[in-house]
Amino acid sequence: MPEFVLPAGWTSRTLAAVRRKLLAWFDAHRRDLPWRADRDPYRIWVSEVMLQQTTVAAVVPYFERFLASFPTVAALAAADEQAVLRHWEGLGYYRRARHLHRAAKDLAAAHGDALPDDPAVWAELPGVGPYILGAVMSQAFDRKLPIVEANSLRVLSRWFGYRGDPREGAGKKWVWKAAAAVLPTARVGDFNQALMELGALVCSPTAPACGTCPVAKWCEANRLGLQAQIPPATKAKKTVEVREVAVVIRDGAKVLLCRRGPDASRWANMWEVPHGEAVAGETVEAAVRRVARELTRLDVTSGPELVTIRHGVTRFAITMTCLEAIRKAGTYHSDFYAEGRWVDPHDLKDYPVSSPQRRLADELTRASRQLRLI
DNA sequence: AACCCGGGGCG
DNA sequence: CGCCCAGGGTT
Repeated sequence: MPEFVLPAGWTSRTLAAVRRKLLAWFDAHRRDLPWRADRDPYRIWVSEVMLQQTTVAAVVPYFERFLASFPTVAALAAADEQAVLRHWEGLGYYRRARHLHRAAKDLAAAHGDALPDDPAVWAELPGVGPYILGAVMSQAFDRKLPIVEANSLRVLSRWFGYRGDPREGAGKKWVWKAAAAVLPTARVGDFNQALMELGALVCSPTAPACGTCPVAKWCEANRLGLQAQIPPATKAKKTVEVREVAVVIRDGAKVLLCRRGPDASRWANMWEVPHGEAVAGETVEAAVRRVARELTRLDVTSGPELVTIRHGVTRFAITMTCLEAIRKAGTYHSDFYAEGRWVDPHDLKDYPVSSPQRRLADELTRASRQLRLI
């Protein structure tokens, strides 16, 4: 695939005209979003992290709450990590929050509350890749750095009629070159946001509104009628089935949670096992029974809760047999492991989790109450 | 290059 | 139910 070159017939004046057109459209149609109120690099940074793989509508309330609790980078740096993670519950991709917190500590220690106008500093921060670097630098400091994300990728490849896959290999290079080539020398941040805003509001993945697009008359995909083919559809991801088991029997000690790989017969890993090392090759059921027996000194013969997880979608097939076994022991109760922490079933009622998890939580809570375990 | 991470919205 | 979303890190 060729490197980025302007289409035949384009001059620097054409490019300048298109830039003006897009910026004017942005001025008229930009959404009023909370992180667009000013050019505070901290607010912009937080918004960009939240917006990773997450829709604008989903982010807005989280952004408001987060900024109310952690209004400055110093406030975030001083916060407890569990407090930060609680503000993230329901957003997903929790590593983003940990990286953000860690990076805030680094920045606050080195620069206080005055975030540096220095790409080299930002590029070293955990969780800051090429996109967030360009986004923060251009929006907060008007530095001339490009951004490429799902929207601008679609806009640019349609605009210039790129026929390869701009997400991989040579296509990735091409789209970053294109994003850099179209940048104006002023209002860089606005221009980057205009590309994304156009992708979000007009140049949508399916059925783009080319009739109202401010740059349609310079768009190769529009001219050739190839909007549906550019960019090419993403390859379907293989569905991997994983079986997980979560059990804890608390008597001062916690036992837990292993995960089986696709072969569904062996332990893939153990996440936290203060008690109950799994023997290699031991089945889930056998190990949990053995550990439960050791802790309760009762003969626990029934199996554990089984949790089936498919890619991206979580489905549960639950048996409450282990809970019943615990009830027989009389003095124990169960906990549930969710989003990286141990959660008491009682607290799961208000825990922000997806609906399948919610059903599991409700079931556990109900069962626990009936069994007077709490 | 392939894979992992999460949850919601939408057709 | 399957695809998509203001990506980055790890292997």
